Amino acid sequence: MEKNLNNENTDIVSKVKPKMPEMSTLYELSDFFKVMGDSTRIQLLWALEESEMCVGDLAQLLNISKSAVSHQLKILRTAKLARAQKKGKNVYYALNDHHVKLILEKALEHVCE
Amino acid sequence: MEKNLNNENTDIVSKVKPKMPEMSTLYELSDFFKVMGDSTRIQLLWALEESEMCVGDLAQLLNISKSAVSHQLKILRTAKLARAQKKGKNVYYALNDHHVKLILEKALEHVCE
DNA sequence: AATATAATTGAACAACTATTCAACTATGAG
DNA sequence: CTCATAGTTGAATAGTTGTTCAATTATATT
Repeated sequence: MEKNLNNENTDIVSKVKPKMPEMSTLYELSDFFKVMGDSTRIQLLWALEESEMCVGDLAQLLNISKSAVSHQLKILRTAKLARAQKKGKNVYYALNDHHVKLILEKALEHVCE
Repeated sequence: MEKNLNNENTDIVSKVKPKMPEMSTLYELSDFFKVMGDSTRIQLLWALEESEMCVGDLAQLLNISKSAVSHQLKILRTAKLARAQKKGKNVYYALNDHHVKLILEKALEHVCE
């Protein structure tokens, strides 16, 4: 990329550089936020915070197709934010992570300012 | 969408429905997480947590073009997560929100489990 | 005034993502 | 066994997003 000829600032850069986390950590972080960065998934997480529910319930609650719900739940499962449990003909989903609620609350504080 | 004929579950739905936040709130939340859901922007936020820096510094630190940095900083500014201050030829950026650090820490706890 | 540097901007492109649709699996009821 | 319901899956599509490139603005230096 471009060169930076300003000597003052390369000092700042070399001071901050060692304080940066591993790239792998940064990717994990941004991947986590990517999962949260969708209104359907936020709705699902919020709903599951209130109660375990099966796919049909969630579809009815959010007023979207069961297929769409199922696709998004798979993403939440993959991210380890939700877990599935089969009960007869239904599959019940529940939250799988206690951090989510805390992060949602903090983020809510932010957007409500 | 599809009908849900299971009477048990429509009860759950009608119980959870009033507890769901406004759609506008949910969109604000997911928009916030969308901004966090990019590794370049996470790097920028992390860097700015350590020190104010100008665009060239950030480009050097992250090893990407100044243009790419500028584009992403604009998104952070729009989201009110960063603010810009012109000093002579340079534009110095700083964090603009105290929630970000907290949320980053909580998210880090999550991904490090 | 002329030049070099810092930063921003918009267009273009490639990569990614969410929803829809249709097909499929599996379970429970009759 | 047969049928209806619940849920999953993969392909297709439309929309979004991040980076690059080139052009532009603005400031400092000589």
